[in-house]
Amino acid sequence: MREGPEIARIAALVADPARSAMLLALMDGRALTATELASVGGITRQTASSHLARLVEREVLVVEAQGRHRYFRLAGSHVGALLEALMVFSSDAVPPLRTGPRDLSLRKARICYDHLAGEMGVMLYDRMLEEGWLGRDLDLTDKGWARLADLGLQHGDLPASNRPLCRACLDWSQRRHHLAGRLGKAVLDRVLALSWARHLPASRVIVFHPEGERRFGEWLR
Amino acid sequence: MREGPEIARIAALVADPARSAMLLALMDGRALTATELASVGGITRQTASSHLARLVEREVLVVEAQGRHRYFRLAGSHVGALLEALMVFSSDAVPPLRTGPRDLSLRKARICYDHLAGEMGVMLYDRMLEEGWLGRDLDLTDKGWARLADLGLQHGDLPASNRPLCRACLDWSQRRHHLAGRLGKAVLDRVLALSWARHLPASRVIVFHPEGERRFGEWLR
DNA sequence: CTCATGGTTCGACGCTAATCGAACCATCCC
DNA sequence: GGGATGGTTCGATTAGCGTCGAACCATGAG
Repeated sequence: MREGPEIARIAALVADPARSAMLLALMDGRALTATELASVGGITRQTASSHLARLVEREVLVVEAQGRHRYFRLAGSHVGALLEALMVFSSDAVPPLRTGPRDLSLRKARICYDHLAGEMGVMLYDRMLEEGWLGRDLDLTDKGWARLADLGLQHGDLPASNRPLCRACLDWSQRRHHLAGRLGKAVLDRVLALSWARHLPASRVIVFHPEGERRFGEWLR
Repeated sequence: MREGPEIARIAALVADPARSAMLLALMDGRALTATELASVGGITRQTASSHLARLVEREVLVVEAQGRHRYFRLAGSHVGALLEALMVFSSDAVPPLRTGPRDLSLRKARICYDHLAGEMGVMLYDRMLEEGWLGRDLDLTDKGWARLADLGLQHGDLPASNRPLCRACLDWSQRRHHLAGRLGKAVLDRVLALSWARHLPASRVIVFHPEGERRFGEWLR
C-alpha cells in the first residue's frame, strides 16, 4: 500500500466485511474461537486465520491459547470506542451468538477441572476484581484475605505448591474469565462443604440451592 | 463489494491514504477546496474529485459552492470523533497548511466585496453567534439589535432589499465563515466611519488602528 | 470575446488484497 | 496407537478500486 497516514491502515483493518463482522461479535467483551469467528464472518477457517493474525499483529485483538483452541478478544476499550464511533454512522447491531452448552444448568454453574465455572464462576471472578480483593496481577490483597476469612478460609487451607494461587481461566460458556488456581479450587470446595451447592453425580453440573445462591451473592456484595 | 456490516463501508472511506490525509487536514474545522485537498492527498485533481464525491455522498463531508470554488468540510462532530478514535492507535498529526494570502495585513483584515473579512471578520461572526446576537438560522435577535445600537446602528441604517440581512461567507484565508449580507456591509461602513480602521488605497487591505482594534474587541466582548 | 483556472466525467490500466483448496501441524479423546 | 477436531501455511485465482490522461464544462479576469 502507498504510504500515508497511519489511521488509514487502522481503518483498513475494519474496512473488510469479514473482519468487521468479527469485531462486532466481540464488542461485548467476550472471547471467541477462530472457528466461531470464521462463522460470524461468513468465511472459511483458513481465511479467518489470516485475518485474525493481522488483527493481533496490529494489536486490535489479543489472543489466548487454551488447549487446542485460540480465544480472541478486543485488545482494549479503545477498540470498542472506535467501533462505536463507526456505528454512529451505521447503526449496525451486535449479532447474537450462542456459545457453549445449551443446557441451562451447565451454563449457570459447573466444574471446570476442579474450580467453579459458568455464570457463577464469572461473577466470582468479576466481583473479586471490582471489589479489590484481587490486584491487577491477580495477587490476593489484605481485603481479599479478610473476605475469604468470612467464608471460613484461612491461609492454612491454601497450602503452597507449584500451582499458582490465583489464575484466570477462560469460561467455555460465558467466554469471559473465571477464577482458577488453588484459590479457585478452595472456594468451590468451601461452597460445597457449606452445602450452598451440590455436585450432580456423573456430570459436571453444580446445582446451587436457592438459599446458597443468596448467601453466595451476599458474600460477594 | 460483498455485503456485510455497514461499519465496513464507513471504515473503507477512511482506509484510503489519500482520503484519510484529506480528512486529517479538515480536522480543525476549516473548509478547503478540492485542489487543495488533492495536494494534501498527493493525488491529481480528477482523482480527488472522485474521492470527494464519495465522501459527500456518504455524508462524511459537506460541500459549499462559492464561485468556481467548492469548499469541503467535515459533516459534523461525529466525523471528528471517528478520526480521533482512529488516532488513538496511530498518533498521526494534523499537517499544517497555509491557506490564503501570505501578506499578514491581508490575513488580519480585508474587504470581501463590501464586508469585513480575515481574522477580524471571522471573529465578528463567531462572537455574534456565541453571544446570541444571531440565532441558529442567522436571524438577528433582540440582543443583537441592542448591541448594534451601541455601535450607532439603527434599523434605519439597514434598508430592506432583496439581499439578505445576514449571510455567512466563507473566508478565503481563515477558511471559516465571516459575516456578509446587508449587516456585514453596515458594520464595516460603521467601523470605517468611526475611524476604528481605514481602507488602504488601491488594495483590499483594512488597517485597524490600535485604539480601534481595542474598541472593536471590547464591543464584541 | 478570449484566456486562465477550478472542477468533473469517462475510460483504460495496474496493483493490492481477499478468497479458497490442499496439505500440514497440534491437541484431545478413546 | 488411531481418528477427530481446531488451527495454520502455501499457492493460485480473481475482483475491486485507486490512479491518471484526455476531454469537457463553468466561472472569473481582462
